[in-house]
Amino acid sequence: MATDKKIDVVILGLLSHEDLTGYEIKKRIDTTLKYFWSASFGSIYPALGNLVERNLAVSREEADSNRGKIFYSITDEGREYLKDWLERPVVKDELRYETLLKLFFGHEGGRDTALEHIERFEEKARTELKELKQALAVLESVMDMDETHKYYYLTAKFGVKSYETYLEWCEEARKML
Amino acid sequence: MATDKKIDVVILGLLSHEDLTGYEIKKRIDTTLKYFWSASFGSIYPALGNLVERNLAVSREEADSNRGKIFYSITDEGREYLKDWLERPVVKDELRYETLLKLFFGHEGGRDTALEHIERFEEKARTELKELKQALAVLESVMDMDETHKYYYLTAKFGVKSYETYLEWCEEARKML
DNA sequence: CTTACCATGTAAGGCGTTACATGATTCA
DNA sequence: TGAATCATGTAACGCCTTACATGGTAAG
Repeated sequence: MATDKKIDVVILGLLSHEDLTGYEIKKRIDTTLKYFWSASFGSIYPALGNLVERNLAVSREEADSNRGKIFYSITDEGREYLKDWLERPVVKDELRYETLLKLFFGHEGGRDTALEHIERFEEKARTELKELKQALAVLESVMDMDETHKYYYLTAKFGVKSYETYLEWCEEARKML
Repeated sequence: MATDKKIDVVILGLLSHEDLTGYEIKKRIDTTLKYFWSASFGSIYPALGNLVERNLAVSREEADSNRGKIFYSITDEGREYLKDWLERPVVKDELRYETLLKLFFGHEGGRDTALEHIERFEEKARTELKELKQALAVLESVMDMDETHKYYYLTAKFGVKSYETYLEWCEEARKML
């Protein structure tokens, strides 16, 4: 079954609808996927080499540029591999919020400290909510152009609703302390 | 300053209001903290030894039991270390949902697959919501007994609100597909 | 002309899980 | 008496991040 490394399917997923360089893949992850996934160059580049070795992707150096840009494309085999993974049940959904940890033990830290954490959390939620709402608006306008947009919309919507709830909770929490 | 390993402060946080064995710590994490944190025996036991070495905790073998039970208590130094960490700003709040990844690339997997993932996610959310609501009810009833309960309540409330939002989203998502 | 960004890659090291190893106790 | 749970611990291994190393290009 192979190692089922998440980084592989993340890359294949991105490559499934456009050719990309490692650098661009990193950017996509940092902008679009960042709300529910992350990856560093140190994992992306080795993974790309690996994907090529396994015939799940092919690489090609950009012809017209003397800049050492390497584009990757997904192969049929890669597409199949991705589809197989997509069909397999989810193994793990993980939420790891340091903020909640600090709040859970908040009594030891004191009220003011807890309030500060909540305010920082609130601020971040506000920022990311704004970003996601913009993305959502764009997606809404191009929805019928491409089936894939529907799926992007769904995940963006998840983020919007979550962050809105976070903000509600922040207010309640502030009041309670 | 030390290494700021999360496992250390999780353990110290739990020890901050009662003495526990490694096994009990694991149970606390798996029941109470599981909504926003996790840890395995393979990280807990070595961490406990380490905490004792650094004088942040002390161990004592239970006297009246021939069962090899080892209880750990937090020291004043440990309490200070915990407080220091609690006061430092949050470094990372991370959400890593495979479900969202599978949904984001959902077009490649197909509508039925996506729906299945949503249904499984929904089912899990329903279960955990039920658990958290029970915990919340208990906490509400003992709220004024102990200041710490207020903080537990806050984190539980976060979970309840989040899961409720997840369920709402699931319904919308199902309808959209 | 220098700062920021584009672009690729490697090496070291950390952190933590899984699996293994061992044994006591409780309950049906 | 056998299964489930209590209880502690180690070893191997995997995965990923951080930091390092290198250089091109665009814009002010």
